[in-house]
Amino acid sequence: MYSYKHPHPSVTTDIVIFTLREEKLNLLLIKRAVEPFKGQWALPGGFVRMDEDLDSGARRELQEETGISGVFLEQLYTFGAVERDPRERVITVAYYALVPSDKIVLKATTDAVDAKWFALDDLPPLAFDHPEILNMARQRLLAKLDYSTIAFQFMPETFTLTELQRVYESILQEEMDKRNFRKWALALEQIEETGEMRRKSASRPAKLYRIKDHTKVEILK
Amino acid sequence: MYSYKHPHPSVTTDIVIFTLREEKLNLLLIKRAVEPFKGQWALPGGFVRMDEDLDSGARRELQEETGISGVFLEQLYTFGAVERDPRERVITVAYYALVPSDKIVLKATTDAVDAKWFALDDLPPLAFDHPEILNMARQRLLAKLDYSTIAFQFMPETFTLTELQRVYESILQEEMDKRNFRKWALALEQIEETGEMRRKSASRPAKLYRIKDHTKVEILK
DNA sequence: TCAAAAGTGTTCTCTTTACACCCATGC
DNA sequence: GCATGGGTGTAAAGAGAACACTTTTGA
Repeated sequence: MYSYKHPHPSVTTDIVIFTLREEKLNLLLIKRAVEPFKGQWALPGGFVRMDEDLDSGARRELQEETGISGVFLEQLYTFGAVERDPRERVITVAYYALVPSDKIVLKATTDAVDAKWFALDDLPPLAFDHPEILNMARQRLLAKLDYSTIAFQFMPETFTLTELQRVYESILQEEMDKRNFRKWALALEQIEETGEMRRKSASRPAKLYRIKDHTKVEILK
Repeated sequence: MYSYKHPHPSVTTDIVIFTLREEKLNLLLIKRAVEPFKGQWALPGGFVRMDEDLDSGARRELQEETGISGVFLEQLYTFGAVERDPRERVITVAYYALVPSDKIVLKATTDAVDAKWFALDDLPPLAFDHPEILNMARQRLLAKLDYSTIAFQFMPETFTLTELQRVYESILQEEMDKRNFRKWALALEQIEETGEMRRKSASRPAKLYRIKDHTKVEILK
């Protein structure tokens, strides 16, 4: 038992994990095994341990519940409404993560948690205040598309310029001009040719590119 | 006594309070009365109560320690490094506030806390990881100047366009073109003439403006 | 030789920046 | 009447948007 003179809240991290599947934004959810909201879908997350930083806690939860590691992860916002958890006072530091399409296979974990990708336009009801958290994460992602290279975090090791364009188009839900897009993407100087080509079906092969520094999200202008 | 099966961290809010005094960005600091860092200056803040939201807690701290209320206050970031407080695990949800120049008089509080404004370029050493928190707050403020009307929060009830320009110039530390600035400020449609004039010294009187909706910080473009 | 996707520049429009003189007042 | 800060428009430059045809390959 741990005793304190004053009451303490619990602190958790919850993670909004985005990826792109079939040109649609997807979200990773976990089916809750216990009350409250038992059987409902929720954002992955868990308690922050006393010996780990917030970022480390979020990364650990991500790893434990999904097997995913080494991806873009950033603090989103901290949610602490008094009644957000019906059991006790729980303050959650929300994070969001972007998973490239070559890492989306979910490793079966020891916890045998039920984890699944959902298209954002076809979500089940979410537990707790998770709709609010998700909503803020979407806004953040949309905003960052405009002034950073965050979307590159969705790309696999190598990709073509058209594939990169499809990523932007599917997140923004609008078509973009091919020439302008390519001019813009190359001018960033964040990607480079691999020298390889992608041969697909009966058409002209496309140059493959890679991101120069996958860990860096550049802030533009 | 409050007992838990697992250890719980303490959760606090700390507030970076900015204002402008004599055309310089200022920061409100509190002299610590107890160990650790006794006698050193620190950001105002305190424990989150179990029956209040995070925002409410931050507002309450602001009110209690400085007498200031009704100002712009926004969550900044949550800091939770394991060793950030030498006593115990303390996770702090940092906020930042912007105080208009007609509200900067600090009310003597019952706590008789020692609170003082410091110019940002002449700060004393800060306790804990408060330099890091301050640094992030400065960056946020600078960034928001560019894409929002956040700087209007520094303005008193009524002000002239030149006064508004001086606010931008002193935060950005660069001179701006008078005609372009006025064109820009009026095009926002966030301010309106009061009909009054400011007569100051021996020169042409200036039109006074007020902010149409002081609670709203507009995101630009 | 046809279908399918890759690749490539120029013009126009709009936004942003640069710049200088007259006006109203108090002393 | 002069010193002080208030007030105003236009032109040039730069950034962003619109737009169509040729190339390479597999079948």
